[in-house]
Amino acid sequence: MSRAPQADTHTLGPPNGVSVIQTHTHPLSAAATQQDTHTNTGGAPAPAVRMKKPHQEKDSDEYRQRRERNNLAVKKSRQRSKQKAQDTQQRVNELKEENERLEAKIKLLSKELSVLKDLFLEHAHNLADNATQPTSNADTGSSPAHNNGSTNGQ
Amino acid sequence: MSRAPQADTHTLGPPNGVSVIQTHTHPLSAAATQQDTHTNTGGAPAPAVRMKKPHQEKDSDEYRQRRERNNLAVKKSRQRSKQKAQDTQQRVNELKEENERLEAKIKLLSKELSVLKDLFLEHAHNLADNATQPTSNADTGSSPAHNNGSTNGQ
DNA sequence: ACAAATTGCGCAATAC
DNA sequence: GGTATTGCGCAATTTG
Repeated sequence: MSRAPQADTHTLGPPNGVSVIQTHTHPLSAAATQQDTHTNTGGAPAPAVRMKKPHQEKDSDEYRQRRERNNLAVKKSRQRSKQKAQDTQQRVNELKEENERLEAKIKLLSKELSVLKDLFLEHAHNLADNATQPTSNADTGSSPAHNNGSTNGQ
Repeated sequence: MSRAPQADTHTLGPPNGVSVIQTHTHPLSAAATQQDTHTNTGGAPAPAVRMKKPHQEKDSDEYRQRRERNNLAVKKSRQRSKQKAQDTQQRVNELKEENERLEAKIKLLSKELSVLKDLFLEHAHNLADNATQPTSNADTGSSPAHNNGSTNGQ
């Protein structure tokens, strides 16, 4: 609950919103208030030194109005920003899931491929054997093992 | 940048920080700033309304010190938060890339698989033909077309 | 010139 | 009794 800093007024504050302006004086903090500095071009007599326009007095009615509007905008902006961050996080999760799915699929395909290749090789050997020994034993030879492992590269 | 951080500090004002309270009417619009209400424990007539201890006066030395520390913490926290958001975004990009890579790989494997399967089918047909007609023509038959299309499901 | 949007900052309440 | 987070308002900038 925002309260007026300074003198209390604590406890059930008046229904009115009170805004405080803080002003401090900050002796420390050597905040280098480095500012633009157009680097005045030499001794050019250019008087163009744009001053800040006070816009209006603090207690102006228009001022208050502007502030209010801005406060609203700020709130909106922040909310949106937060939302976006959340969405991004969500996106990460989704992508991660998708990734896993793809990875699984790859695994499956790889396996399938490997099996087929093995079959192929085996068959090729059989053919070769047959060619060498047209009249071999009785049964259709079954090679003990034809190990083929890896497949792809990258 | 950053000239007078806060309310005015009107030009070289008094080295003394002054807090101004805006006793304006401040219809903070419909800002729902509800809060508190400590849930009175039971129906005890206890007037015990714990007050927040003002901690210290605003111009206290300790106060100033606490503020400074907090400001620092705040800055740190925000910076970190921002960093995190950035990292998350980065992660999204990486995951997206990874995704594309995987997708490409899948495509490749699928194609490879399809080719092998075709070859297999073709061969099977040949075998079947041979079985039916052990004494076929001279050459090693080459079937015109054995179209096999799709491959996977899911 | 201008209004909305962003951004950095300090305060205070609160969570840890 | 400390830091860490969070909502909030101010003011300077940036954007459209």
